[in-house]
Parts: sequence; C-alpha cells; structure tokens
Amino acid sequence: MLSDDFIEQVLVVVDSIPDGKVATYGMIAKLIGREKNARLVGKALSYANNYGEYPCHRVVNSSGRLVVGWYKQKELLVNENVTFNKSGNVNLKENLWDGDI
DNA sequence: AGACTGACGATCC
DNA sequence: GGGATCGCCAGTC
Repeated sequence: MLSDDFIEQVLVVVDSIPDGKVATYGMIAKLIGREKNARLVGKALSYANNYGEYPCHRVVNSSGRLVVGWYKQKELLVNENVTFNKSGNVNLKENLWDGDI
C-alpha cells in the first residue's frame, strides 16, 4: 500500500510540470526524496486518477518512452505541443522539464 | 517468510 | 540509438 503522503508528493510535483514539458519518473522520485524508487512513482501515478485530475501523461521513463498500452497519452501530449521523434518517443532533448518548480 | 512483479534506471554491448 | 541485463525496492500474492 502506497502511503497517501507519498502519492501526494508525487502529485504535487506532477502538477507543477509546465505545459509542453515532460518529466521522468526518476526525476520525480529524486525530487521527493525517493531517488531509487522511480517505480513507485509510476505506481503512484496509476493511483493518481483516484485522487483527481493530474497531468500524469507528462511523465515518461528515462528513454522518453510512453506508457505501454496507453495510446491516449501520446494524443494528450501532442495537444500540448510536445514533440516526438520518428520512433514515437518523446523528444526529451526539447521537452524535458528542468525540474525547477 | 519467500517468490514474483513492475507506468524505472544505469550500464554494457 | 536501441536492445539485453542487472540492480532497486515497495507492493502483491
């Protein structure tokens, strides 16, 4: 069971990701003091829908790969002018968030 | 308690 | 750059 506190911290960070930017799980994990628990961040985000509407589509893994099976995610990001490379991954070079809240 | 899993990351080909 | 491997550490069964 993920602590509400942990989830809350994740959501706060996710909510501060600016439009047209994306963040990585590891980055968020580090920001909330769980550098090695990037997986839990993803887990927390899966619960995020239960806690309200958050831009969890702006979070990708370190390769810029989107969530497998969540095809809507790319659509949502495109709507925010996030660019993709020909492999269908997020163009981290241009869209990665600096992490400054 | 022990084994398996995962919306991940770093490294090494 | 992309795939294969291993490491991580909670969560789940």
